[in-house]
Amino acid sequence: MAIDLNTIGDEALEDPPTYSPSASLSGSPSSSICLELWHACAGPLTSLPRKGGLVVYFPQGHLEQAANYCPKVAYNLPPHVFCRVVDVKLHAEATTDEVYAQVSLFPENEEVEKKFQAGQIEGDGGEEIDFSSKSIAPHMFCKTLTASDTSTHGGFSVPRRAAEDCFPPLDYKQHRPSHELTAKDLHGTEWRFRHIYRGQPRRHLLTTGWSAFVSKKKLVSGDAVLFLRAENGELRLGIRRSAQLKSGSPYSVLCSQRLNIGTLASVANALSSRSAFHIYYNPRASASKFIIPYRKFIKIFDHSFYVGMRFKMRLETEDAADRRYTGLITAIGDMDHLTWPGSKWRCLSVNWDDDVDPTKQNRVSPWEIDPSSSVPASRNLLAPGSKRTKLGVPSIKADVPVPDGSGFSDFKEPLGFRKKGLQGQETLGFRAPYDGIDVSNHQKPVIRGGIPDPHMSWATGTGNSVIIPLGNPDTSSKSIGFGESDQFGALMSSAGSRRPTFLQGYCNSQLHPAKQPVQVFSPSSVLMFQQATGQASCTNSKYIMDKNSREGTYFGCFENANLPDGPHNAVEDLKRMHPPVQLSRELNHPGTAHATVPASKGDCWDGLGVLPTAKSGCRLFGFLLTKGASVANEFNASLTASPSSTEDLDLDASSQCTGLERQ
Amino acid sequence: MAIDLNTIGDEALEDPPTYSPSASLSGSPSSSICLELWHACAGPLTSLPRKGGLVVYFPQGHLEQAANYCPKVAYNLPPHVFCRVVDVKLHAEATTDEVYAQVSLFPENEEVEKKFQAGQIEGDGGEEIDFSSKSIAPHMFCKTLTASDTSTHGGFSVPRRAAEDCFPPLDYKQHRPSHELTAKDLHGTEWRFRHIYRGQPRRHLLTTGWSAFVSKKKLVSGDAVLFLRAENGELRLGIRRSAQLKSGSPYSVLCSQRLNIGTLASVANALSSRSAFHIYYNPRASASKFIIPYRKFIKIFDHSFYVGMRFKMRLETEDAADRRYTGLITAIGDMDHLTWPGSKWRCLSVNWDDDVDPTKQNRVSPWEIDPSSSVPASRNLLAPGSKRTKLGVPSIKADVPVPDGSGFSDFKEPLGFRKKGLQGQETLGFRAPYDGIDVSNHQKPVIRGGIPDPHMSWATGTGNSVIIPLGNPDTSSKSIGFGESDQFGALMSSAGSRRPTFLQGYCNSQLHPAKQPVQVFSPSSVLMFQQATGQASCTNSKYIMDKNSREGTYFGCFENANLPDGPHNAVEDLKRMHPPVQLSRELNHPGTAHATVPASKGDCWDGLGVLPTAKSGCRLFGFLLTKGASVANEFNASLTASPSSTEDLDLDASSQCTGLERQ
DNA sequence: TTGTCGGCCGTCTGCCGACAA
DNA sequence: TTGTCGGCAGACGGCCGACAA
Repeated sequence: MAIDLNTIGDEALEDPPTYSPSASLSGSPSSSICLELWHACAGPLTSLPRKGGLVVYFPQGHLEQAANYCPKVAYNLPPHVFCRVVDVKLHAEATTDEVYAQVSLFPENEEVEKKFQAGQIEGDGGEEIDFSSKSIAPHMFCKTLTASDTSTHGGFSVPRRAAEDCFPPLDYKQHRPSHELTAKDLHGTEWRFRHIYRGQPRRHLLTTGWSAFVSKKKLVSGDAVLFLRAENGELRLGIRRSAQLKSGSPYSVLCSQRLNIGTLASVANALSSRSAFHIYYNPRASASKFIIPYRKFIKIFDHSFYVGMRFKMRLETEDAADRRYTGLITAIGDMDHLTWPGSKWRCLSVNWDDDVDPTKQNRVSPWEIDPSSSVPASRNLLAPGSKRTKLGVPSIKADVPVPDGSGFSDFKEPLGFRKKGLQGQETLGFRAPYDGIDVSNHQKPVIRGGIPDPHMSWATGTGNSVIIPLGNPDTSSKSIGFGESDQFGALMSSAGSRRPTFLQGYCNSQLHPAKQPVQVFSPSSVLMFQQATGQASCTNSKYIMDKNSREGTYFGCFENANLPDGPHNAVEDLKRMHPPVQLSRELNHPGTAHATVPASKGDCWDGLGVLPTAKSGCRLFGFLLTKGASVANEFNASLTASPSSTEDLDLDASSQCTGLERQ
Repeated sequence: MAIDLNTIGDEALEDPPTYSPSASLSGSPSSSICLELWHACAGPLTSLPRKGGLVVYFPQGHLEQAANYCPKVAYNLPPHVFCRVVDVKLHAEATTDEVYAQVSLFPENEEVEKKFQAGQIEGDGGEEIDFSSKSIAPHMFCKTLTASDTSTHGGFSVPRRAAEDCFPPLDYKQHRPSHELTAKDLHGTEWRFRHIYRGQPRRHLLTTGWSAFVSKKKLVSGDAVLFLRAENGELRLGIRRSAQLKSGSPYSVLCSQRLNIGTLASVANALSSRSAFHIYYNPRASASKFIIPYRKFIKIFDHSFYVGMRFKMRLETEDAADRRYTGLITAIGDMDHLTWPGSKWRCLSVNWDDDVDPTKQNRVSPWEIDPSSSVPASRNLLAPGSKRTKLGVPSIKADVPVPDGSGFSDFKEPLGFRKKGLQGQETLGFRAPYDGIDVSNHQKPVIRGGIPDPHMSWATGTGNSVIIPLGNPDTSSKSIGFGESDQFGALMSSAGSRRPTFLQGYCNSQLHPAKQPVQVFSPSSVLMFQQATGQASCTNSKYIMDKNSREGTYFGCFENANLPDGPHNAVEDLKRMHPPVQLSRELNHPGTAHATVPASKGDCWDGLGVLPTAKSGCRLFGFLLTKGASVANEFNASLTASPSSTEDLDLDASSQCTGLERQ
C-alpha cells in the first residue's frame, strides 16, 4: 500500500488524517484503495475534506448529485449544514470502477462555530486535501483510448514517454523486446499485459491481455486509462470514463442505489437526532462539491460578488485535464428559492468567455470562483455613484451600507415569468454590499463592529438581512410565526461576533422532540420553518408579493414578502437604484471589455453530448501531451481525419449477439 | 397481456383479485408480467395470498429469506402478525429474471380477528391462489438444460412432444422444415429462434439465436427454460435457475438489495404506526412461505401434532417438480426461542423417509404438512398409558388434559448443550395435548368449550398455556413486570372466544408513543416484552432456570422460568412423564415401521452442492418425462457415462478471458 | 427419443509491419 | 510519434449428421 502522505495539505500535518482505505462493498476485504490511484481516477480537481475538519454541507448539492436516481425531496433541510468530518473513506464501485468517497459528518451547533470564529478552536478549519499538482504521483500517465485501442483488432498503443517513465525498461538490444506487466486496479485485482516494443517505426504496445481488460471494464473509445507507478515499483491501473456516458447510463446502477437509499431522509433524521450521517460523494458525478471547508466557505464574505464581475475558475476539460476558464457573473440569486431559500449553492449565474462549457454549467457557487484580478479597477470606475444620486434614493442610515438592487437580469428566465414582471423590474437581485464608492469605507466592517452587520449575509436572502436593523426583530419574528423569540434573540446577539451566524445549528434539539420538523435558527431559514409548521406557505408569500410589490418573477418569492411596509418600501427603493440597463449592455457584448475570448463557438458545442469523442490526450508529469491548440479543433480534426473509424466505436466485445437477436 | 383468470382459486371469484402486473423497476414501463409465466417460473408449489384476504405474516420466515443479505435483527417483532393483504404485485428482476412478489400488508388488530372468528366477516379468509395443476397453462414445457444445450458448440434440443405441443407446426413434407419462433420473456423482451426439424433420426432443434439467449441470460447446464403457449398463440419464455446457485451467487444482487433495505425495521415501523408495509417475497429463495392465509393457519389447531407422527408434504424436487414426500415428526418446539418465543414457524423437527432432502429441511411448519392417514391407528396403539402409570405422575386435574413432556429428542443438538443437561432430561418438549388414550374424549373441545382452553395454543410456548389455569394470572404477570394488567386481562377474556387470540394485535398503538418498543399482547410474547423493557433479560431467566430446574438446554429458555414454584414443579413432573426412550428408538430406525424408502443413499448426497447437475428432466402437462427411477442413480449415471463432458460444463460464453488473465 | 461428438466452414480475435498523419 | 489499416493465422461459433444411450 503506497499512500503518499505528502499529498495532504501542509497545515493538516499536525493532525495527520487517518484515511480509511476501504475495499468496495462487494470486493475482497483484503484489497485496499490506493489513495494516489483513487485521486488520479477521480480527476485533477477532486479534493476531499479532512477528517476532523469543520465543513459546510449542502443538501441541495447532494440532491443534485443524486437527482438522477431519487426523488427530489428536500425534507425541510436547511441549505447549509455546519458539520464536523468524522471520517472519510475511499471506495470504488466493484462493477464499474467508479470512485466515490464515503464522508461521515457530525452536525455541529453554532456554539462550535462561534468558538471557531473567535479563534478558540485552532487549526481545524476544515482544510481539504487538495492534491496539488506537485503531490501527484510523479510516474503516471493517462491516455484517452482511441478507436484502435478499444477495437478487438489490436492492442493498446502506449505513448513512448509514458512507457519509458512508468513501465519497467525493456532490453532494447533484442529484436522485439517484450515482457509481461502486472498492474493492480482499484480493487486490487491484477491485470497482466504483454508489453512489446516493435513495429516500424518502433513503438510500445500492450498486446495480450489488453482486450480482456477492455471488455471486462467495458471500455469504449473516449474513456481513459491511467497507469501509475508507485514508489515500491508496483504498477497501478485505473480508468476514467468519458463524461458523455456519465448520466443516464446503466453502468452506475449500484452506485445509484447507494446514493438512492434515503439520501436526504437519513440526513434529516441525523440532524434531528444530532447523530452522525454518511454521505456518498462521487467526484465525477457532479461538477461541484457539496462539502466545502468552512474556512473556504467563509472566505466568500471577504470578497465582493457583483453582476458583471469577471472571474476565473478551474474546470475539468473534455479530456479530464485541469483548465482555467474565465467568465462573467450575470446574476446573483437563489437557484431554487422555493426549496432552498437563501442557499448559496450555485447562487451565481454566469456566462463563460470560453467557447466550451463542459457540463453546461451556467450556475456556480461563489467559493468555486476566483475573482479576476485584472477587472476590479475598471469595475470600480463603473460604480454608479452618480446614478444613485440621480435616482434619488435616500440614504437610509449613514453608517449602515445598503446593498443596491441592481445586477440581476432575468434574460435566462422563461417568458412566462417575464410577463408577470413590471416595467423592467422583472427580477430582484442584489449586488454585494461593498461594491462601489459609497461604501468604500466599509470594506471590512465586520471585524470592527460590535453591532450586528446584517449585510455580511447578503447571500442569505435579501429579506431579513436588510430588515432587522431597520425594523423590529420581534415584530418580524412574530409576523412569520416564529414562536421562540429567545432563540431568535440569541441568534441576533451571536451575530455580533466576528462573522454572522448564518449556518444552521441544531444545538437545541433536546428541547424539541424529534418528531418536530427540523429546527432552523437562522433568518434565512424562516420561510422554511413556516412551511414546516404550515402557518404560511411559500405560495402565500408569493401571493402577497404579487399583490404588494408585483414581484412575480422566479426569484421573487423572498422572505421580504412578510415585511412590514416600511422596510418593504425600502427594498423596492433599493431595486430602483440600479436598473439593469448597464448590465444587459455588458452581457450582450461579452468581449468588449476583456477580449480574452477567441472567436466564440459556443453554439456549436451543443451537439457534443451526442457525438462520440474520438479525441485523445495523454497526461504525463502534469503536462498535457496532446497536440493541437484548441480542444474544439482537435475534436473536429479527428472527426474529419478518420471518417471510417466510427465502425470501431460500435464494437463491444461483451455483446456478440447474432443478427437475429439484434433485430 | 394474457392473464388467465381461471388460474385463480374458485372461491375467490366472487371478489376477483385485481393483480397488478408490474414491470420490474428498471424494466420498460410498458412491459407487464404474465401471471402464468410468473407462476411457471416461480415453481409448482408457489402460491400467493389473495388481495383483501386475512393472513398471518411471519417475520421470522421473512428474516430467514433475507438472512443472506441483512443482519438478523428481529426488532422485537412478534412471531405472528395478523394482516390484511392490501395488494399483490408480480415482478421479475431485470438482470436475473428472478421472480418475486411485492405483497402489501396492513396490520390488523384482534378485533377484526375476533369478528372473523365469529363469522361476522365473510368470505375473505385469506384464500390463496394456489395454482393447482389443472389451472396451469396446458401448453407449456420446462426442460433442464444439458451441457450440449448450453455449450457454444450447438443449439437447443427440443423434446419432441414439447415442440409439437407448444411450437407452431412445421411443414414436415419439406426436407429440413424450419421457421422462426418469437417468444417473450418476463420483461416482455422478444427472443427469436430458428426452429428446425432435422438430423438422423429427426429431431427438433433451436439453432440460430439460441446461444445469444443462453449467454445473455447467463444460463448454465442445470438451469431450466420453460416455454409456454398462451391462449392467443403467443409464446412465452421463462427460466428457472438451478437450486445450487441460489445462495451466495452474485446474480441476485439487486434482489438482495431490495430485501436488504430495512427489511424488518420497516415492518416494525409500520406496526407501531399501524400503516401498511411491503414485503418482497421470493418464492424460490426459501422453501417455506412466510405469508399464510389465516384460515390455513388456524386449521393447525384442528389437528394433532405429536412426536412420532407421520405426515406427507409436497416439496419441490431437484428438477423443480412437485413431489410428495413422507416424514416423521421428531420434536416439537421453538426454532429460536430467544428471538421468537412461541413461534409456530418451523416448530416441527422432522425426519424424512425419502432419501432426498432438497434443502436439508429438517424443520417444517405445521400448516405445511398433511397428516398421513395411514398412521394414526398405530400411533394410538403406542400411546404410553402404562408408562404414565409406571412413572407415577399424578393426574393434576381430571377434565383438563395435560400435555406430556416426552417427544423431544436433542440428538441433533451439539454436545456442549447436552452436557449441561441432567440425567437424560436434556431437553424440554411437548407432545400435542390430544395425543393418546387419556385425552381421546377431548378431540375437539375448542368449539364446545366456553371456558378458556389454554391447550389450544400448545405451540405458543409451554409456559403460560400451562400455568394460567393452575396458577394466578395476576401473580405471574406481576412477577415478570407486565405493568398493564388491564390489557392482560382483556386478552384473557378474549381467549373465551371460539379460538384463542394468539396473534399479535396492535390496536392500542395510539396510547403508546411510537418510541416505545412494539407492543405485544399475547402471553407468548411476555418474555419479549421483558427484554424490551429491560426489567428481566432472558439471560436472567436462563439463570433462574439453571438454578431451579437445571434446564440448561437449547430449548430450555422458556417462560416457565418465571413461574411460581407450584406450576413449575408441575412442569418438571410433566417432563418426567415421557422420557425420550421410545422416541429415540423409533428415530434411529426410521425404516422399521414404514419401509417405503428405497435403499437409502442419503450420505452420498452431501456432495451435491459442489458437483454440477448434469441430470435433466422435461415436464409436459404436469407429467415428468425424465426417465430413471432414482434421482441419485441418474446423477451417478451421467457422471460415469460422460467423464469427458465436464469440460463442456466449464464453458461460459460470457467469460472469454485469455489464459493470461485467468492466471 | 435425444445427448454428445466429429466434421466443416465462416467469423472473429489478435499479432505483425506498412503507411501516413 | 502514433493512429489506422491490410495481411495473416489461430480460435471460436455454430450448423450438420453420425452414433449411441
